[in-house]
Amino acid sequence: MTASPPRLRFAPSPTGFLHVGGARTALFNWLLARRTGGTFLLRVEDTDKSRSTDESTRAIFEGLQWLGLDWDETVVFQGANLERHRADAATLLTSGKAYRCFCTPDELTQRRTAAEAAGGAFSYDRRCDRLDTAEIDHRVAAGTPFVLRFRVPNGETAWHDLVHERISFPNKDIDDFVILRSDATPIYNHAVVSDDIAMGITIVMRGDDHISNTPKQILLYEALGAPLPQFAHLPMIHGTDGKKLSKRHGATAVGDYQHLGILAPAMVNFLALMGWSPGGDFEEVMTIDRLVHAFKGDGLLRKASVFDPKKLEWMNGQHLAKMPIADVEALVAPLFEKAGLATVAQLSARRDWFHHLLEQLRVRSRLVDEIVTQAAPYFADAVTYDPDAVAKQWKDPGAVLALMTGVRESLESLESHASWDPLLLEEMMRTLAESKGVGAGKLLQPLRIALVGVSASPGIFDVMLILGRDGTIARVAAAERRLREMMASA
RNA sequence: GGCCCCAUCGUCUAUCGGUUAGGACGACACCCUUUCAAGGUGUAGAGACGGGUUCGAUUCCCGUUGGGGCUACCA
Repeated sequence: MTASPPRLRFAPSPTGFLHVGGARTALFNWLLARRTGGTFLLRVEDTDKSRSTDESTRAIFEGLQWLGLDWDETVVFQGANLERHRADAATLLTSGKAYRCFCTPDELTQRRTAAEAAGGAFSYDRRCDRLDTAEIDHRVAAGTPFVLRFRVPNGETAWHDLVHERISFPNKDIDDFVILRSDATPIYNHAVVSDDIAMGITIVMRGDDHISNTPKQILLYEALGAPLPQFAHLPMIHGTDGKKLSKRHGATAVGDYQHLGILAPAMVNFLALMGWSPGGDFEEVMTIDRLVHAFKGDGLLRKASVFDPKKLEWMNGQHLAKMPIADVEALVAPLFEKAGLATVAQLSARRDWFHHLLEQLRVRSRLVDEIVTQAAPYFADAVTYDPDAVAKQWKDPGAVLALMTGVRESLESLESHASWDPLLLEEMMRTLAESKGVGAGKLLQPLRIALVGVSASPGIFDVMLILGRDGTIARVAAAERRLREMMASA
């Protein structure tokens, strides 16, 4: 670690949504910055005008904001630094670290395909570096287009990676790469280094697909006389088939998961455990604060990990069950309104009731939306009877009718709403079942269908509490009518 | 093809040379029980292969195999 607080950055290119891999990279940078009291910066790498869109930039910002990954200072747009990129390239040219190359793209591809056809690997042969000064001046004066290439020195380039220990490349394997295009715009590696130097970045933490860029960037730092940052190359995240995560694997954008009903803290928790481990035995379900505390920059893994949506869902269920109920309300009330169940205002008007309902449903849900789905029966005017449930639990309409009538009469005998108590109701129903000569289950299961229409629900006495005395009695009565219809049509 | 990175249950991982190789997700079974969840308990399930080094390798070294990344006037 550096002595002074580190400066880290996340540098996405705005060519699409915020990918889970990118989100994980951003998260690790953010965690380390927050843990160490460092700075977390955001830089949008929009130098490729043809692929960058404002829409993508917005989507990335939204994704980061949703996850709660706030950045310090103002966002840097790489495209705005064009003049510095050119100036740095010019410095390299005048100091002899770079040279003009007049080879055209067509010539280059031709030579490349020729080399490949011959079974060899193409590498730039430095022919333009051998041009004499007069020739160069002549071509420049004639307006011949040229790019700037970096002259890779002999030797070896190595660094101590924070996750991989030592990594080294023989310089002979590094081409004299282009740093400035013929239209005088910078190539990635050059822009990155120029910006990272200008932004004072001290730790470059990114995906390990950048490992092979690193020696080029180190060479650039050295040529520019700038101090080297530390590098940390995080493993990739793969799909279930072991291949790099792509659209083929379904949802890959963090926004997709948001819309699927995943909670941001669960997503963060899950992502944090991909490619990092606090070590030893530890509780996997962690709050963001806890993650910040535990994330010390060590425990970074080297192996690519497979994104497991099942575990994400489990993680989400854990967070859903543990978060403050008021937070669940805030999150879910708008969804209830959208689903046409009730307005946010209506829900907050009977907050205690709503909270009780949410307590009952959240433990049975893994995704936020499942709460809404499960809540539908408690808002409908009439119960929708699920055919399968009816077929199973109301097999004998006559017998069920007798039971339901008994239930209704018992409930009606409870005059006071104050006596509408789960324990009391349970005692009453069990007594009733006994007097009817059936087991409790034989009474309660058909009753569940009467009350909510489906065979899965919270405990039946909690359901009765949620429905209230009148609501419960009305539904039992409705069930009795339905059962008579079934008998009549049978 | 060249260069680089990686390699423990199906998946995420623990292990700082000596362990019955531990935990989590998922799967299965059981318990709880009015259903569904949640929760509890348990079962199955891993060191890719071959050489070294060592009294002793999952652990250190080399090779093989496999997977991945890069190899642009993309980022």
